[in-house]
Amino acid sequence: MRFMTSLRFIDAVAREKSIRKAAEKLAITSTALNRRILQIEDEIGQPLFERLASGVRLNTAGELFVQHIRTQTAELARVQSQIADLSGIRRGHVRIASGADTMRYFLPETVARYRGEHPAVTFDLVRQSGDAAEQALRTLEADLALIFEPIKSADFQTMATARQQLYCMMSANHPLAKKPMIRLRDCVGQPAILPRADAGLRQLLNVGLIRRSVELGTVIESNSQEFLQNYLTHEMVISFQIPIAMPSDLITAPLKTSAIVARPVDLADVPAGILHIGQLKGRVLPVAAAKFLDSIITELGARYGDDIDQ
Amino acid sequence: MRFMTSLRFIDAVAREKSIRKAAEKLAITSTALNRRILQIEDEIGQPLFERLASGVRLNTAGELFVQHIRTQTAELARVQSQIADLSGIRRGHVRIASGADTMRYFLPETVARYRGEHPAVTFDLVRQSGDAAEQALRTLEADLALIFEPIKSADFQTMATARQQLYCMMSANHPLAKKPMIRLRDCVGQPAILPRADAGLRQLLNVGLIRRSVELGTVIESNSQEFLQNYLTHEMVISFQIPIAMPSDLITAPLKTSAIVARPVDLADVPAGILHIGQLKGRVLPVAAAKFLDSIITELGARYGDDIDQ
DNA sequence: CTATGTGATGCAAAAAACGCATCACAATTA
DNA sequence: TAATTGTGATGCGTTTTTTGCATCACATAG
Repeated sequence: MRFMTSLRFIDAVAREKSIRKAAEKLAITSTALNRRILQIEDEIGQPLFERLASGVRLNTAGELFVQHIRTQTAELARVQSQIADLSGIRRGHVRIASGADTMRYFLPETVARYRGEHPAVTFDLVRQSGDAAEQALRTLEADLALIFEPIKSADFQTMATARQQLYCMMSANHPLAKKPMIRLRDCVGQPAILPRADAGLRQLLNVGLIRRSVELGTVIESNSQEFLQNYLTHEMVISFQIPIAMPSDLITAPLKTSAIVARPVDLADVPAGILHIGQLKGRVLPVAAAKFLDSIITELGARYGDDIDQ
Repeated sequence: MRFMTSLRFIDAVAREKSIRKAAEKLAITSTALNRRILQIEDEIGQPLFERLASGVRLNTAGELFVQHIRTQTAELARVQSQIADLSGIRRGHVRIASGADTMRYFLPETVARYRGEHPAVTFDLVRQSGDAAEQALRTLEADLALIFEPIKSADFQTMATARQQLYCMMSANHPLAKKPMIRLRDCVGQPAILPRADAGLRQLLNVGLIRRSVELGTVIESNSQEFLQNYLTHEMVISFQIPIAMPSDLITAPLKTSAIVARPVDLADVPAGILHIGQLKGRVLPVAAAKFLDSIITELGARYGDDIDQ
């Protein structure tokens, strides 16, 4: 969209906090970019940026204006999506910010099914922390966010939630694997590999451990779920996971021969965590994003039934 | 705002339903305008206008896009107003659509007081029918509307109302002028000059007349309030008016020597009409407009006290 | 059929945007 | 303290975009 160029440029400068850096990203010279900004400031009647030795920074007027730019950009995308929908085939671009939990199996499967029906819809899937995901909604860099505990921003509008019981994971020949249900006291002193402290799952688990005065033998911490899961086959340790981050058949078909098993942790020890699916409060989503949100909710309903709230 | 040019042009073409006519209004050639439209349509990926022999007409996509343009334009005005407010002096432009009732005394006085405090705020005051005023809100050509009965659109958000009792107006030496309160039966057969049927006041009066089976001797109909009022000094006739359309002192100081007197019509015969002050539902007004709305409500409160609802 | 209106298009002129080289200033580094 | 590095601003020639004129193709009304 040609007429958005100047606005896009200003947004880029605001994000980079530097005209030259933004110019590089935008593949133009800094002079051209500088002049566009000066021109807009001239039209507005007052500067939008403070000039510092280290670059630029938005002033109050700039904050207001950039906010306007971002909402208008999102609005334009929504209208374009709506217009494209008129021609029968759905087009558009859906940007999702989410933690790692859903990136493993849930989102690949759900996105694939949706794209099977609407091949003209494209996706951005950004794995990031819950805080960063909320921030992405605010700056309109993302349309939807899937966040597993906790929600901090008042701007987050929860559209659906899924209760996720904690599961203990281990090698199939681990002693605990014989139990159908795990109590925390069973785990006392067990060597464990856990996600790092910023993960919602870790926080949920910690509360239970403190309450029951249980200490694990935490041998490894990692923010890579890939590592956590694959390590289970190499050493006799336990780990924890929520259903949405596990292969679909690990729980539904637990008898199947598999090197790794998942056993639910008693809800009396660790309450179910909540996965929040939501958007920026008050925003009207583009058609493609709104329909994909429906898709997510449908899929969650099919998987977890009564544990879903809307 | 340079970056709005193409959008402004499209809006103009949509309103004029003709590229050449719009080009004339915009003071450019039709070829330049035509090219801008083709370019935007190309960027959108599909046409926004149907080409007819008599001009152009928006198609469905165009309707969506033009709606977007109008809200974006209004939003930009709001942000600009907000930015200007940062510098201390309030700037901005307030566009008001209203019936003739308030254009006579109420709005001149209220606008003058507001401009006394904020000289940098400019105004557009468009006198039009209630329907047209509601339409002006919808197309975002107006920020505020003052409409005296009835409200038809669901998009109209009433921000305040003022109950307005009907008054009978006549020359000071008219026989009815001796009564402090007028009953409709007093008016049977009286020669009367009335506003035309599309005025809210006329509709209100008609309901009362039918209910009481009273017929007036309607000798003149006019949509000019100026005419209606000034004619009273030339012929022994009665007319009707609501307080807001009368000079402030006509009711508050009725003993003052004046060629024309106003006497209230019994509420049992004709219920008070409602003056609605409102905006487009869901819209966030520019600072200047929002504050002027406060001004209106304050002024109504000072004049009519308990007859005001917010 | 003619006359008048419409939007579309080729081409040259005008206007705007761009990129290079450079300046002025501030912060950091040697 | 002096040199270096990084920042945004600006003059000037070049390139790209936009504009206006003339004209076409088409539809409608007289």
